[in-house]
Amino acid sequence: MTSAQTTRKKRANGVESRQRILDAAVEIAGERGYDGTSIAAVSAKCGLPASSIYWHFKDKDDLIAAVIERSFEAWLTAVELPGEETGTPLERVTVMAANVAKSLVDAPDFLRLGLMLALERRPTEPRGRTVFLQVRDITHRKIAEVAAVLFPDLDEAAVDTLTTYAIAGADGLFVQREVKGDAVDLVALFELHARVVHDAATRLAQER
Amino acid sequence: MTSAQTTRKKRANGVESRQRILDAAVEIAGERGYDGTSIAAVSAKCGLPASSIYWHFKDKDDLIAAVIERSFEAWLTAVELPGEETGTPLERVTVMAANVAKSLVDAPDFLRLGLMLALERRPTEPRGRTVFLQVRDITHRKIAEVAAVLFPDLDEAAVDTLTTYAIAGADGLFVQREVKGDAVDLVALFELHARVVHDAATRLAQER
Amino acid sequence: MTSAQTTRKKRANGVESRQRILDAAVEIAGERGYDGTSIAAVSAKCGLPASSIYWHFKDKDDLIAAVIERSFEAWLTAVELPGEETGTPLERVTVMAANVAKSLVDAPDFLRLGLMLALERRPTEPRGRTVFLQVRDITHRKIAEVAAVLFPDLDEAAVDTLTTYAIAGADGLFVQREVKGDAVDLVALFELHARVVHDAATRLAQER
Amino acid sequence: MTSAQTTRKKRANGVESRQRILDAAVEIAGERGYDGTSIAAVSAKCGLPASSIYWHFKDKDDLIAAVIERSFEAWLTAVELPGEETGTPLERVTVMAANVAKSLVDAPDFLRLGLMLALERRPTEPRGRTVFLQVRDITHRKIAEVAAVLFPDLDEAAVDTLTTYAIAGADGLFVQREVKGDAVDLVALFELHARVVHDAATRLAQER
DNA sequence: AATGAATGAGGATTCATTCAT
DNA sequence: AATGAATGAATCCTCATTCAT
Repeated sequence: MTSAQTTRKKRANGVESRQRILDAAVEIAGERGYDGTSIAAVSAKCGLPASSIYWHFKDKDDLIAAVIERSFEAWLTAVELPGEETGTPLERVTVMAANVAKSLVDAPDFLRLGLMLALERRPTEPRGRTVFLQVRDITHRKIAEVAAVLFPDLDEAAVDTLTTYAIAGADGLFVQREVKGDAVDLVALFELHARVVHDAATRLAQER
Repeated sequence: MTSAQTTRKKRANGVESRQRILDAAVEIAGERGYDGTSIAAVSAKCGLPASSIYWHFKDKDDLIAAVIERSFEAWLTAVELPGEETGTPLERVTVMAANVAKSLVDAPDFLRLGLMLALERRPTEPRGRTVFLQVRDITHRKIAEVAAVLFPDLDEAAVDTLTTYAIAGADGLFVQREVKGDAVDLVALFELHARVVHDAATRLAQER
Repeated sequence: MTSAQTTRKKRANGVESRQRILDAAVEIAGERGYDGTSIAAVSAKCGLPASSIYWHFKDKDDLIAAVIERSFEAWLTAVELPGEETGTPLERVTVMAANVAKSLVDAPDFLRLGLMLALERRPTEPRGRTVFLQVRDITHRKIAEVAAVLFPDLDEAAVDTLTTYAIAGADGLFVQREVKGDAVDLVALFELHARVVHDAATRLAQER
Repeated sequence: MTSAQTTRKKRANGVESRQRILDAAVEIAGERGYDGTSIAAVSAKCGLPASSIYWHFKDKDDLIAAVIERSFEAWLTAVELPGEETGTPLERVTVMAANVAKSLVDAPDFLRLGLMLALERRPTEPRGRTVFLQVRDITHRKIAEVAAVLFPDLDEAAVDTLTTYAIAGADGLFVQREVKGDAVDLVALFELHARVVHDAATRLAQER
């Protein structure tokens, strides 16, 4: 009973509150975008008063940015990219694609919100958008590195084009699945995408 | 040209007012999405008071839906799909892709707004979203018809998969261009997409 | 065919339009009161555009006043007050009460709207309220005249008090019926009211 | 009385603010009814911004309902119904009537607003109306209990009829006073009403 | 670490009314 | 006799944010 304060759950637990807020915010922002996410709605969903949200986050912009950051990390975890692979390039590309497909089915909030933010064009850009584009750029570079290893005959420009195309396909297929729901077999489509990108890489290498 | 026409001005011209409102609305909604589009902003941009907008459109939902309808038609016109084609399937696919790419560069509002609406998941779906998904479905079917002609060896399911993949690539590449701006050569990437889709069709045909 | 314009129903028939507007307005105003009655709602219910309402009526105030006038006349007709009656005072009072009760069940709009207007206390009094209070005052006087005949022993002040009380009872019973619906047998209650008022008159006469 | 109390002022005093809002709202709603009561007017009268009103009340409906609740309680207090009575039934009925009359002169807002709400017939009934009808029903039952004691010869139906008639008279006389102002001696009329109701009770008892 | 209360700006929409035709 | 279009003021209500406690 001496350490009552410590034991007495619920009172003053900053970390947990922050998580509750973020949990509510991902859900809402992932469904309605930046403008559609009101602090009041987040407050209602997480049970904490609006003013408490402002204790944890500077402003709405800050909250959404944190949402993007956290959901990106959650997504990264879900992708479970295996260290160094073995096998033919096609095999490796296919495995990677399957992993990504699965991660997008399991944790779609990150990309859904990210794409909504990315498409918007407002005078003062939300920090969440900047963050999304940054992690996306990093992802682009990582993929390009792998591509450069898998297809050593491609020059830098070709690798970049290929990466851009690969990501575009992923985004587009994700949208299809978001729109059409479970009717779309995202894993199968990503497998097709992998094969097709692989062939394109091979062709581009030969053309050079 | 009579003095009457000169004198009235400003009083009662329903059709033109409707156009002015829609012009303003596409621009704003195409940049900021559903929630980001305020009636006040549309009013400011088109010069008519907010209450006049409500004479022409039942509510915001109705306005956005009309925006989608009109911008879809504008985009359709911009695609200028050529009547009877000649040439190999690859050539034909490539020409079509180039046309679409150009139309998306020239009239990006339709797809940008459409994708924003499509990604949202709100309890009461905006009618604009429904409309977008409908015209998109129609587009899907039209493309599938052409694909069935170009690649007669494909069964219905394969044609559908191919079409889905083709549209996904278009969406994804469009997003890339929206995000990275003129640095992305959309026409070139669509040319690559055309070839990739063509090869995918060929392989899908062989697998059967 | 020469008198085509005259025969060709529907085009330009001022009287009928006016009636249509009033029909719609009684219904709405009788249900929602002055503030609750919007020109748009009346327009929607009668099928004529709002601007047409302003062709027939100067403004909303004018419309509501006209509603009161017309519904008062309709009510007057419904009361079918018989010329000169025979019978004992009690019999005559009872018959009159029954007639009023029936008329209020059949045409409640007049009194419902009238009472709503009467209870309101706004800085600039609606003309409809003035009109209602006027016709009510006239009614009061007419009843007082009859009362003076039926109960000749009452002095003027007593007749006035009795009339006030009689009307108050009518209003109050009407409210009860409006609130509780058909569960309230208005005719029976008015019969009780008649008898009770009759006895009160008798007593007042004796006290003098 | 500490300096703290002096210094804060204005910041955070929920209970008092709520009262101020209600004070303003009774006054306005009691004069203009539901539709005639604008949040802006209440805000102007109580000094708090409109948005603050929404911190204390969910919406206008909620505010008006609270107004009814509070003004009913205020009225109940004003009636000062005396505990144990002595005297003949007539004496007791007369005393009660006088009390009610005085309370209605002193605190007319409750009944004025209540009757306005009661007379309205809108598709979605305001909660305030429901509340008014409820407290009114409770009042009805309380009066019926007293009536059953005062006039033990009456059966249940007769007591109900008598109560309905008593309340109707009160309502109607109140309307008369509202319409004609101080010219109407409400206390005197309620005295008459008391005698009339008493006699009616006697007659109803004999008829059985 | 948290929150009850407050607030000005802005949200969508409806209002009564006008006017050129 | 009637109406399509327009309009400024007002409607209810939500917004993001602040601040004293």
